[in-house]
Amino acid sequence: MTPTPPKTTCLTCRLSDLCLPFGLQIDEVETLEIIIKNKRPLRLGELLFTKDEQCLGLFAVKTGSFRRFVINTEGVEQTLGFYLPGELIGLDALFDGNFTCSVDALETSSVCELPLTRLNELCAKIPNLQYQLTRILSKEITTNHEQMFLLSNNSAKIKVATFLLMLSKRYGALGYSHTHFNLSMPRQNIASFLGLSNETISRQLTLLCKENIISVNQRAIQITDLSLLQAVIEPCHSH
Amino acid sequence: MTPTPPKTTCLTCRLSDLCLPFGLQIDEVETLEIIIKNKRPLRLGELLFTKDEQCLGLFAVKTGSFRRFVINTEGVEQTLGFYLPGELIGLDALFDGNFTCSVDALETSSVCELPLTRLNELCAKIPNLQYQLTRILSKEITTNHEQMFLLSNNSAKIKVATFLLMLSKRYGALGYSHTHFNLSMPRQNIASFLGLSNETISRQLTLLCKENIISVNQRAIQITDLSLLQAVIEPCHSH
DNA sequence: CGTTGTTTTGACACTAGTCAATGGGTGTGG
DNA sequence: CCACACCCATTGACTAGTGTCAAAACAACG
Repeated sequence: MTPTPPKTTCLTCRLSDLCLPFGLQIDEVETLEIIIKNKRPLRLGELLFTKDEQCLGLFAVKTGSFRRFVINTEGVEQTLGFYLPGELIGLDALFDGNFTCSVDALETSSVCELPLTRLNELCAKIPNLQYQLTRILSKEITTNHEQMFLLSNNSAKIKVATFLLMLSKRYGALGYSHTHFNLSMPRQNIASFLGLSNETISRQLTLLCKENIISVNQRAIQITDLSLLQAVIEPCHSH
Repeated sequence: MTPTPPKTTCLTCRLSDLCLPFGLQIDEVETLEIIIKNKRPLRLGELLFTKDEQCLGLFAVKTGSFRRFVINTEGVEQTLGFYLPGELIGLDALFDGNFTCSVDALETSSVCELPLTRLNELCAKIPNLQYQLTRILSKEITTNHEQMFLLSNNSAKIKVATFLLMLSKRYGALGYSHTHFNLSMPRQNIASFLGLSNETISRQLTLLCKENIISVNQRAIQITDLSLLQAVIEPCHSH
């Protein structure tokens, strides 16, 4: 009974400036648009792809959110990242053509698929597209470095605060409120992502509440004092 | 008094299959070679570049080793990665043209410089080169994911064992022994990289020695039982 | 041979993990 | 409409693993 999503084009998509079309001429966007395949929306928990599967295309998040994870030898899931609208999924597979992680939907979510062979053809024809893809790959590396910095350094409090600020920033860039948002993932995923236990996530959120920095109601987060939250992570910032 | 390094070309460089020329035709490699600038070797501690500096080119490690790091607001250095011969430095700067980290030499080391504007021109002309650059960017993302997995999950023992195995693999790929090698970085850098204290690094190395898995003499590491070392990290492996 | 920087070792403290129990929302079926 | 079950989140008690601080051992260097 899921309603058919409105057929948006890259030209009318409000995400296009965050996504692959950024920096392209209108006629170039129109050419890109032709190769895009719209997949049916995925529901909570449905897999977009699994690790070691052959990569036939990249995915751009249109609506909803996704989670990247791997499963270790003991069967425990390790969450490695989250994807919000406008973000590209599958960049790690460009190396040898296979996905190195699994990705599932955190809620009802939809993606645009960019078939690899056609994307490569197009990149060869449109230098701006190749350029933008390279920029996105490079940005992903920078984001990873920031995550590694966060993981290797910091206390639980700083990790949780940074996580909230990161989401705030990403939601803000999407045009949503950067002080009120709903977490689409359970505590367990945040914990795994930050290298903490879910009990610690709970406790840190409770502490931030008691300091009147945020207020939490289940998955709903409100940042009541953004500057105080930024002050929490101050000692770990690089300059 | 540093001796002038022998003027190697990409065609005769034994690293070329690990580096940017991989997959190129001979005439393509010859074209690539023209744009490469040889910089004077750097000594221990010398900076290749610093964070926020404008990126004029990428660097490929020719000899020695480098360290990527940032400095936080309290002045503490956080090591984020190491570069061995054949590896490309500066990929994070392709996003907006500025380096996001600083890089210094861990020993007397040399690099080939690839000026960005000329590299971009060449990528437009040689599809194989563009393809290889994309592959290298993607591989860097996968490597980052592995590092994030390591950092967010694991005990000090597993981190140290994984670090040793990672070096073993990289030295092996370079044609060096994968059971005997010298660490080019002090314990403090390893500690910072793994999100541990340097005392913990010492203690874990001592423990691995007592279990007859490795032997350590200052910076010299010998892996005496590779399969035991692999067994140490078994529970954290993904499948 | 002394100086300096790095590594190792020891003692202790503290953060975060584990285990267990409780609380709260949501959805289903009687 | 309510009762129950289930899942997720929270809280508490306790423990284990690392960090911190300090001192000693060691290597490199002038």
